[in-house]
Amino acid sequence: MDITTPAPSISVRERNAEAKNQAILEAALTLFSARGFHGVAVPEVAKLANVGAGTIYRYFENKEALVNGVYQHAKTLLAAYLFDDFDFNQNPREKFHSFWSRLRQFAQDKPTHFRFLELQDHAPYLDVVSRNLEIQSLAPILTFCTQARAEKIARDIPPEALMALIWGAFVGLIKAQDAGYYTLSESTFQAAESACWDLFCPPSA
Amino acid sequence: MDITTPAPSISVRERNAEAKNQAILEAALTLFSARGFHGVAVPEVAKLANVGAGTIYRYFENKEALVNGVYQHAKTLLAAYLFDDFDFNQNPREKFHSFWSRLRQFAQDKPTHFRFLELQDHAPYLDVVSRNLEIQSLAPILTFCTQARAEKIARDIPPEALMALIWGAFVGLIKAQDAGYYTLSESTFQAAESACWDLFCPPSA
Amino acid sequence: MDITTPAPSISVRERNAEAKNQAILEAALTLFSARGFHGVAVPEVAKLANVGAGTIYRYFENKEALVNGVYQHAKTLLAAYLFDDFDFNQNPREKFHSFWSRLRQFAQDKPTHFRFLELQDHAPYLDVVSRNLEIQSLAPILTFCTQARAEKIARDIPPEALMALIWGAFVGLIKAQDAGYYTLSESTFQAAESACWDLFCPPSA
Amino acid sequence: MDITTPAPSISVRERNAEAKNQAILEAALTLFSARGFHGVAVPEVAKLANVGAGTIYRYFENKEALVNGVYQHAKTLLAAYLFDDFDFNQNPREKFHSFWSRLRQFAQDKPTHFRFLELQDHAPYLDVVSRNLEIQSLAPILTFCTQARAEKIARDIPPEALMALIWGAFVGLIKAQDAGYYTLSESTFQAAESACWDLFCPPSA
DNA sequence: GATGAATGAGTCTTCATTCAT
DNA sequence: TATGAATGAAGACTCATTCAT
Repeated sequence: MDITTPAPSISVRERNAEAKNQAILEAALTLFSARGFHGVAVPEVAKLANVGAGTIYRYFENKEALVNGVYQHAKTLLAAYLFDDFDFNQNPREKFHSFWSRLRQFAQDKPTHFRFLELQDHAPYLDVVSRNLEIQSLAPILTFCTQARAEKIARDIPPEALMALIWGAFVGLIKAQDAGYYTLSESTFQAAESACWDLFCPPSA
Repeated sequence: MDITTPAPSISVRERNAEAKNQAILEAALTLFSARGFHGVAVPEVAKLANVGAGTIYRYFENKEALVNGVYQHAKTLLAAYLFDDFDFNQNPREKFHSFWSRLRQFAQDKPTHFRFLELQDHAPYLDVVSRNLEIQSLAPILTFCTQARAEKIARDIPPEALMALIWGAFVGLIKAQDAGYYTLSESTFQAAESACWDLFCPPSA
Repeated sequence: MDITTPAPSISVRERNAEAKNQAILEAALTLFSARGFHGVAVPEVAKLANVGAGTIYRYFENKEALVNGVYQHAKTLLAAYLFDDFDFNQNPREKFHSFWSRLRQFAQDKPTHFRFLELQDHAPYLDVVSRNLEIQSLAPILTFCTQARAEKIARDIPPEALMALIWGAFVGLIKAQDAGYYTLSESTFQAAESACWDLFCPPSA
Repeated sequence: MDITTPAPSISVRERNAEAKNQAILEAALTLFSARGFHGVAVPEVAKLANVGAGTIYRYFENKEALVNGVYQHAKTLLAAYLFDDFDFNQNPREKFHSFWSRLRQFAQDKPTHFRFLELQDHAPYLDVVSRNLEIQSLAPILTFCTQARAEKIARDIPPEALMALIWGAFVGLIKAQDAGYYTLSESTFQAAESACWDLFCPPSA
């Protein structure tokens, strides 16, 4: 007990707890993304997170709360990648480019998060918080589609459908790479962006 | 075993067996598509198929073999929808239309099959047969993309990526509808096809 | 497969199931009566009943349902001991003697049942069926007390209290023997009956 | 550890420790009496006692030691209620009245203690100290019964049985009230005492 | 061949106990 | 000395699979 060293402050404990919480979320994300909610046993998560099985239940009420924690964590990170410091003064094509680049950055930096968010059938266990997050995180994109359509830039398709097509195309691109069909090059990514832009707005425009 | 009753002929037995096999596959498809592989108990499948739990194991070695059976069944049906009597003498745009319409027909007629094929994270349990089937069933589309690119009709993107983008866009469209974001109208479907065609080939072409 | 032997009929299966049900109830009664509801693990019951742990859950929905099953079983048996072929035409003293003898017979024949019914604090897990059974099985005694009081034979105490005193005295007698303080002789039992009769009705009567 | 503050004197420390010990015993009593030994978690006791979970293990070696502590505490308090300043120069009927009144006072003042002592199935975890205490605390009553019998006042029944009957009758009275069958009035209590006295000694006496 | 009762390994979750702070 | 976070063994319960009928 060095007198000059202050007793372990609350914040140290909190930092420890936070680190453990992160480790658990990380481990859960890794396993859930690979095998789905029902395919993963809680003790497996504990082992990968280097904690005891019981410890998980100090941080999450049960397995469902854990998967919702992972979901919210991943979705929030995705939203940060997509929208932090987004310049809304760009023209539509520039905005589209920003969106595409940011989404790509997320898929590249955080492939596990991306896989988790896209691969699972979350519906049966998502709670209200998660569901609201899902809706909120799509709202800006939907707004963009709606505006672009009103301005006669985007195609005359319901904006939800337009968003679904582009989002789906991007997901298809990443999944096919994941499945090992090819490796995405920089130029392919750019060409894909261009192709999706043409999907977004009529070619004659 | 009443001696006066002639033993059922082999073909009758076989027909019975075939019917039971179908019932099991059907039930498994329904449940797996709704809750995923790990979310479904084998006895549940038996109950829905109106057979004993043990009976399933006369037709499938274990749960993994069952899900592979379902996968192969669904994938084969999809291939039939896509390629049976396909007229390869159409021009690219017509072929694209055929493909789009047939895929749509499948998603409409067999939503459960579609959902099963797209929704799950199959990788961890698919066997070699299933994986080969996956590749085979995509081959004609890949060929189409490759040819169209060689003919300078399609965009200059790796055909795998092109295919992935369009397939992904279609899946996105259907999933978003499933998720309740909107209901697809006939005109939206047509507009989506047109949009995806523009994704497929450069707008200036 | 002896042709003269009929195929195992449903009733054979049912008899098997019934035997297993009984074995489980018996084992559960033994363990619960010794260590209480929370002191017994379900697999322990299974082991003592010579069945697999999972089998218990084919017969009882969960541990609570099991303990309720045991309770209802024991309470029904007690009621049978007390009231089957009871001659309601006896005079009060004779009725009292019948009651005392029958209760004693039950405690002697089925010490585990008696111990289970008296030793536990059942309240937190008893279901409606069990609670109704409890009330029903006490009703005839309560009626007897009420009538005897109306006829000025019994003491002028609320019949519920009278019943509680006598039932409690009997339970005390048995418990003390269980605890090893002494061994009840025939004559002691008779003297105790006589003493409780004097508790029941005023000595001067 | 501020040097200017004098270290708490030993007696203060001891008083603190004693208070904590009491708080733990109190909390344990409350919870055990309500849900039984196996139905209570040690951290729950800690929470109710406003101490850390680990603290309990500084005062009691383990959960069994804790429940024995509670038992000894409750039993000692009961003995104090029954025998402190007891006037052994009263005649038997007066002694009986004293005993009955004191027991009632205990059940009324300390219903939780009473419930704990009577409700549980203690046998499996009580240690030697507890068991000896049980015997010791009953000794004076047993002596009283033995003497009264020798003096031909009490019934000619083994004193252990006599004691068991009366104790059991009292317990029955209290338990039935606890169970909600009725509310004990003052006059009922007196009548019950009178009835138990008649149980104790022959009516003709 | 078909059945479904039975099984026990494996799941989620709790809790008595420890130990770093 | 007191704490309460951490642990992992143990408990309630499920389910893939087997096997007697």
